[in-house]
Amino acid sequence: MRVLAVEDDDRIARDVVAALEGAGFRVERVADGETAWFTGDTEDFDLVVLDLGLPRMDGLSVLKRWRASGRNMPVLVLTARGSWQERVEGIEAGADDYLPKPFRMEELLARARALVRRAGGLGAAVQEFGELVVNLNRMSVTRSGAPVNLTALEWRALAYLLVNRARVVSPSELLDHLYGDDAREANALEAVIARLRRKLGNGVVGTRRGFGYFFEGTSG
Amino acid sequence: MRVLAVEDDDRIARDVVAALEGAGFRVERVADGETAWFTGDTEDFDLVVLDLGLPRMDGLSVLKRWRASGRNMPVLVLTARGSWQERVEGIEAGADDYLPKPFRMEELLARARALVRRAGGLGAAVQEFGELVVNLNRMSVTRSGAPVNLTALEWRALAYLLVNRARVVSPSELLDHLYGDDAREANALEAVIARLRRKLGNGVVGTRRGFGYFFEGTSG
DNA sequence: CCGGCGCCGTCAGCGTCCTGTCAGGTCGGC
DNA sequence: GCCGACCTGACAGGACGCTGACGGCGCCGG
Repeated sequence: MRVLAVEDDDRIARDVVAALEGAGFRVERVADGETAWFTGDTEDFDLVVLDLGLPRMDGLSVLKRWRASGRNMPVLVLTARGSWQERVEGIEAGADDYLPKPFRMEELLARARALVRRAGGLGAAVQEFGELVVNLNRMSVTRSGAPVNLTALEWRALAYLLVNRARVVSPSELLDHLYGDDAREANALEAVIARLRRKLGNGVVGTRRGFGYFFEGTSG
Repeated sequence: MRVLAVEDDDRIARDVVAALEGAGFRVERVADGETAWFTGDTEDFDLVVLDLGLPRMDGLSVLKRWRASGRNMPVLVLTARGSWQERVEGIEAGADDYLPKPFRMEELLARARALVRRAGGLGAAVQEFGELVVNLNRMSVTRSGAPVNLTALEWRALAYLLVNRARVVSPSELLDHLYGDDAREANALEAVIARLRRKLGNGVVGTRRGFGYFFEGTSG
């Protein structure tokens, strides 16, 4: 699940990116309208979080251009302007949802998940898989009722597999999600997976030899 | 559900009161800043609808005073359209939402309901967690019956974690909330948390290493 | 105007937990 | 049965977060 976060304020952007990544999304952040337009036009995203007040090109113009060229990914609009007219404009420009600042992070996450789910993805905040219960907001996991203590890295790996549970995730992709630019060897990932499996039991994280890892809902 | 409507223009006030009452709220209306401040400070409301241009005391000053003395009811600010600076000031002063004039009554009602739901969904003003009792209106905490003396900063941190107890709050988000634009180092926050914990005991403020802090209802 | 007090940010030190690496071991495919 | 892909237990360096001490600052009373 890839998200494009368009936000010029560094501080807000940092929090938004952290929240989305913590929820298992892969996040790309850009800070100005032109870059946003180009990035959204040339790459595929499952969701765009779009601020309206942007340098170099207004957010609404970016959105209109995307829609004009046929890009139809769900777009969640953030704006400092709360006026009724702005909202109508936003909706007419093709926004799927609208979140006035200031907002609570959990609200952003809830709406992001709702949009992605509506678009065919998956992801309520609390999900059950057999004896396993995963809470994406609290970043907590219980197994047969007992809390499972996951480290930050383990959690991010699990959440990523969970959000992308429809497919097999390659090791390089997971490495990229977990470590970003400063790379690690493949074995680092294997170690993380091993620790995850020990804590979660079998039947949760599967391996497709030669391809990567995947989340198996059918725990046993 | 009690609403305090602060508005000096009689015509607008009449419409606002009518709309809110029609929506099932019990409405108290005052027309000047001083009365507003006193009323909001001495009585409990589930929501305040606050106009900024007021006689006898400016709306922003009223809001700041309430927040300074720990009143945490949701406040919906009304103001003249397009005043960008006012908006920023309002948010910094502690407004929960913002509605520029002129507005539609439906818009006012929608936002009013959203604010009340957001605040009310999290429970009453007085909440118990084990031996801990937190009163959000009086901004007081007791532990096994004994009052706990929290400083303003400690209280704000606790209240924020409490209100957001459904999720893990990142340090940067908490820093933002506590200090706004004039930033502090991460350690400042750690110190606040440490002092909070010493006063509240264990099992109240939890840490999720690598992610942030959270409120644990399960005290022990 | 002065002294005391409470608040709180900073610093340095410390313990704990995390995690990448290594050295094997195991499994699966051919 | 061979080879490579993957798993795993142990370990050590280091990141992260906690804490006690200190001192500056503002507020208040005298």
